[in-house]
Amino acid sequence: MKRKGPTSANTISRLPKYIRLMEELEAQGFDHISSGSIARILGMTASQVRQDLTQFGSYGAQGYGYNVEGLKSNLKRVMGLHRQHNVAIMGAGSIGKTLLCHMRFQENNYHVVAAFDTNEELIGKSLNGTPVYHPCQLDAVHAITPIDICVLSVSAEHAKMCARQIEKAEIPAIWNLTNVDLALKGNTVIVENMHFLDSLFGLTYYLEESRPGV
Amino acid sequence: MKRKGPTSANTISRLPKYIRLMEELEAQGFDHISSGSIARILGMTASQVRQDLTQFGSYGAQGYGYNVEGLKSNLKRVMGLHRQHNVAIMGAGSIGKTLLCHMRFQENNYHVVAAFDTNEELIGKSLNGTPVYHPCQLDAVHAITPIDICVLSVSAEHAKMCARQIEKAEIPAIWNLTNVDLALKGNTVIVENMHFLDSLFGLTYYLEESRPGV
DNA sequence: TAGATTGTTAATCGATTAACAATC
DNA sequence: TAGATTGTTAATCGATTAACAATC
Repeated sequence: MKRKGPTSANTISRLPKYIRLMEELEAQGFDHISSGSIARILGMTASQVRQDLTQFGSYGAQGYGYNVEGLKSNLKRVMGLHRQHNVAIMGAGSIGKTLLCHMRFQENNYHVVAAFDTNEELIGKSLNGTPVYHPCQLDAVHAITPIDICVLSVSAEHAKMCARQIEKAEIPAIWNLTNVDLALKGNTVIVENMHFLDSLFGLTYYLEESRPGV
Repeated sequence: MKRKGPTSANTISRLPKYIRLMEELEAQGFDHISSGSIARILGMTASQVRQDLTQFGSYGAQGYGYNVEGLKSNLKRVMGLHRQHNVAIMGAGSIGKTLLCHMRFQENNYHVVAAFDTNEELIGKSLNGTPVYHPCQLDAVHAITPIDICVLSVSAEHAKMCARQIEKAEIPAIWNLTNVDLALKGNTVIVENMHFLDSLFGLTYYLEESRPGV
């Protein structure tokens, strides 16, 4: 898995789409596919597909294309998905609970080790098999079962405070589902934002742009 | 609101961040801010901020900066957020219900006019004030209250089928929350994807990349 | 006025696309 | 072998950054 210098964020953001396509093709019984076909299905150019894939080594064969199963597992390895990651959910309200029950963490190789919430009715119980603790137990839980990724699904008003707490606990990564820019000072913790409103606003922009009158 | 040619997708994707910052600054009582300060807070360059903002006209004043309230409302207008949009939710399961109850559509100028689900127990009732219909009522509802955006929050297996139905009903935009690439043939409908797994995979990549041993 | 900061033009940087020899 | 398709280099395109005159 030789790398050719740092890989651009654009390329990284496309890897999940390749992986998803390979899984679909695999389910449909295909065993190989060309860069041209990948490009056509995903709406990109064959050049771009090959440029992306060769960042991590040579996965294809001239005259044949890419092995579907091989490409899938190679890309999963590149993204670190072959390794199981421990996940904790900070905020077991509506969004947190929904994720916990429906995101199929387990089958994607994530292990949900704990949820944290201030709701007294939840603490000490278990949600979908995951124990719920008070946030003050974060360090204690992390000491026993190291948390790799903390899902931040608390209300907007608590987001920054909780993020600081996660940073202080030295949990390495935050998956931020609140509509808040966390702006953490130290760049020790890796943050990925899923801003629902940003996405909806983007859609609204393109919708308005397409209006005949405007 | 003179435009200078087509605006890049990169610029568009940054507009919600400017809007959010302006709302925060407004709440904190600031009435103006320079491109340099915006850049520092959002982690970009002053040049980029000015390049982005001048795409839509001149919102700033030399020696002073940008008026917080003015910039916010101008950018909202650019994104079409000054206009109310009718939203329907396709799939009132866990994710759909959570969105319906917690996304604060109303205060962001979206009006949720209907939800659709095949669950007999929900049909005919109302969820958080929104009536629930069977999906076969989509055309009928759309005929009476034109739907601008359909939120797709059904299970992965039903995603493509529902998307086709939405397209057939001539609803102009789909906000796709399923982990499925819809790949609609006709490019009449505008699709914005919110792929939870893509985002989580991206985070996992950067987490793995940061591991000392790798 | 002097200092600050914009809007804009030019320079740089990076990402995408095109082309093609290598080769399965 | 002939056809197909990769990996890679070069060309193009677009986005970001730098610089600075205009001006509040």
